[in-house]
Amino acid sequence: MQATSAAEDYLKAIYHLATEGESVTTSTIARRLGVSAPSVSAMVKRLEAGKLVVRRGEGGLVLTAGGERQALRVVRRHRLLETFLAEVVGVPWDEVHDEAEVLEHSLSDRLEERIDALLGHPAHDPHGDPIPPRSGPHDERWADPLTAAPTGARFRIERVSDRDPDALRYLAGIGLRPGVLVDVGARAPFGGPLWVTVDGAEHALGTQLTNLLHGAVARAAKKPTRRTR
Amino acid sequence: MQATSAAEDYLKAIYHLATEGESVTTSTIARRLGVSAPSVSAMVKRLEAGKLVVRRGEGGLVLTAGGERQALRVVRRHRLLETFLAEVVGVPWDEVHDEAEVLEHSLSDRLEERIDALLGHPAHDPHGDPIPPRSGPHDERWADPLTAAPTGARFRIERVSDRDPDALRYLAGIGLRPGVLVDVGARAPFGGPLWVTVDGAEHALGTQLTNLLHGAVARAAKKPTRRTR
DNA sequence: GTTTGTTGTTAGCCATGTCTAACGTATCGA
DNA sequence: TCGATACGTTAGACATGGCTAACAACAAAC
Repeated sequence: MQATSAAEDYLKAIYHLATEGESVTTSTIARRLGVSAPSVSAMVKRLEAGKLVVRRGEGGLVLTAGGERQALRVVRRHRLLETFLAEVVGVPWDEVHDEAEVLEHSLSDRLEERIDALLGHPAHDPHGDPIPPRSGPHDERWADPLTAAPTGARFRIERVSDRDPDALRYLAGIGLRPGVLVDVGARAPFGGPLWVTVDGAEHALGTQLTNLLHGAVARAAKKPTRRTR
Repeated sequence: MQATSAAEDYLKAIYHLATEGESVTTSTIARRLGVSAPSVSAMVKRLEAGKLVVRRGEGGLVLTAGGERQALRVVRRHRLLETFLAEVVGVPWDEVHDEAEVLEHSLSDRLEERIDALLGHPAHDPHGDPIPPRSGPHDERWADPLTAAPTGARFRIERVSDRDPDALRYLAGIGLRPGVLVDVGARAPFGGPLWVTVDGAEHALGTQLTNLLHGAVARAAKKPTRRTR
């Protein structure tokens, strides 16, 4: 089954919900894509007919091998395009997602190949998301959320969710990008902000922002400064 | 009226037919786009409702000011993309048209601007076609066809029609690109080939090829410069 | 003058993808 | 136990954009 542009969007949404650990149901897909529940019902029926998804009792929908292959193809094109737009065209960090979102459906295999080669077969896009290979296994696992890091730890940002341009612009403004090390400070109680130190400056991040940041504890730092590689 | 992707294709086809001096009718559009006549009838009705085309007795269809504006936007994006793909991505001459054909419908204004600036606001695409400005007047006039050049003249190629990849590949192979000077030789009668000298080598071009080449006589050469035989 | 071909339109069908309205189930609180 | 809330589906509508079949009108050919 050759997926249409709309079907590709659904497959991608299902893939993302699954890898994020969310349940994959009519309503979660509808929320994610901003469409009505009956629209999802209809599309899921088409995807089932095309053997791209199946229903697993309880959990909801699961991609078949073919469905996952198609989803990964779209994800690959999306992330390659993001990388290309950022590195070659000079599109700012916070804009690449939206541009890639529309272009990903009209990128030919041939052009995808060329872009991939031009970029030197990158492994990650500008937000730190792994770029699936053209074929073969792919590991989409997310690193730990920043919120899981203990106070006093030094945390290395690995991925920054690319969905909210305004948030991305703000995070880039204070230097929070993949690869950056931050010191995790105090956490205000009852959903209050988390204090972090980036580049020597302290910032209070609300939950809306901390949820976007994933990475790993680099060292359970006790001492405040001293930069190591 | 915000044109859909399909409507953009029709507007572009109408624009091209008109500027090429062809009649703009249901059947010529259908032939150009490879769709059935009733499909054209239906789309023309929608375009008329959207005030993008009007019927002129006899000649057929004519773009309104708004229709031409939209057609030029698509043509601009197409030619900018061709230039971008060729110069920045390294896509071969004969492939850029097909790639641009699909991407042109999903290029945002913002990205179009960036690409235009990155390229230094080019005036022509790789085939020599003029890139319409974002707004303001645009001159699409085609130069004279090579077939109009007298025997013995030196002819400067300005535009090479980009529609046939195989022909383009062949022409590129023998050095026939925009900006190149050719010496027009003998013309075989009854639709026979036209002999031209490019880069010191003589080639016989069939009408299928000569129709793709447009330019201007650079000098009405009388003496067969040592290159010609 | 009749036939034949070109041209354009209608009529009718289909697939895709969206929507709202309405209707079942379940589940959870009060 | 009853009602509110969430979830999913069906029914029915609409826009878009394609198709074939059939027909009307006209011009050129015989």
